Amino acid sequence: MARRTDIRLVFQRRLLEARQREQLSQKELGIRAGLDPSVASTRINRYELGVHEPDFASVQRLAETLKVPTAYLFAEDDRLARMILAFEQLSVAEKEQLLKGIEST
Amino acid sequence: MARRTDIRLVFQRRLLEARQREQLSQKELGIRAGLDPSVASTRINRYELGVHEPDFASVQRLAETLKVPTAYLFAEDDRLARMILAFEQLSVAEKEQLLKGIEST
DNA sequence: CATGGATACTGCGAAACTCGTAGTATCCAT
DNA sequence: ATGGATACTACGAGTTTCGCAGTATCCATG
Repeated sequence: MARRTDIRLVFQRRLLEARQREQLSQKELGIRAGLDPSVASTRINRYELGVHEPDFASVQRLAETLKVPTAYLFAEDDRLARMILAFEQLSVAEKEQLLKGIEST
Repeated sequence: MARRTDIRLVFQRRLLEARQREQLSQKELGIRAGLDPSVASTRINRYELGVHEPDFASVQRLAETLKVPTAYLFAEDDRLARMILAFEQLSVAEKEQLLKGIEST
């Protein structure tokens, strides 16, 4: 079986990249995600460096704040990551049409 | 902002569905994912019912065992979930072609 | 180059969580 | 109605993340 990259490294990288895309500091990201300003910097820093793991609810709040689907933060493959971002931009009709196309194989 | 479904519920549902697709018991899934047989049933049960949350590494092992990308287990939208499964079946060339199409909008 | 403000990062004990153990409950084929 | 497989759970022990109180680094400006 093809070994996947350690999901912790994946998460760290996706989190960093998405935060930089939004041009937010670690502290600002944490605050916008609902953390108390006094702990925002600390916690985001530890998540990004892989010191600690956030619980699922925190992951979802981070994803929302960064305007990406939660699944994006766990996309091992870069192509899948790109697809997830592109897919969410489509209308429902476009999504269905696309699915119809590739699920039929 | 459009409120997303609680990611914990999403994870529980995806885990259950994927396990049933593979026709595995909770215990068997746990064992195949590398858990000691004496704790496999307990732990998978708790993850599936949302009593506890697995750490990221465990999530990845479960995804591998269930033959889905880790991202799949966190797909809030059913269409995105289907897309993730369909996408991984494609060849690299097909993935690139697809991305070229939907990223250009 | 020196200073200061913003940003990134870390050690520590307290608090919160998941863990394994040892079960019980439910389902269902015979 | 019984046994075996499957699903589920209470509880204390162990492990992890938490907030706090910092230090370190970057870099713009005098």
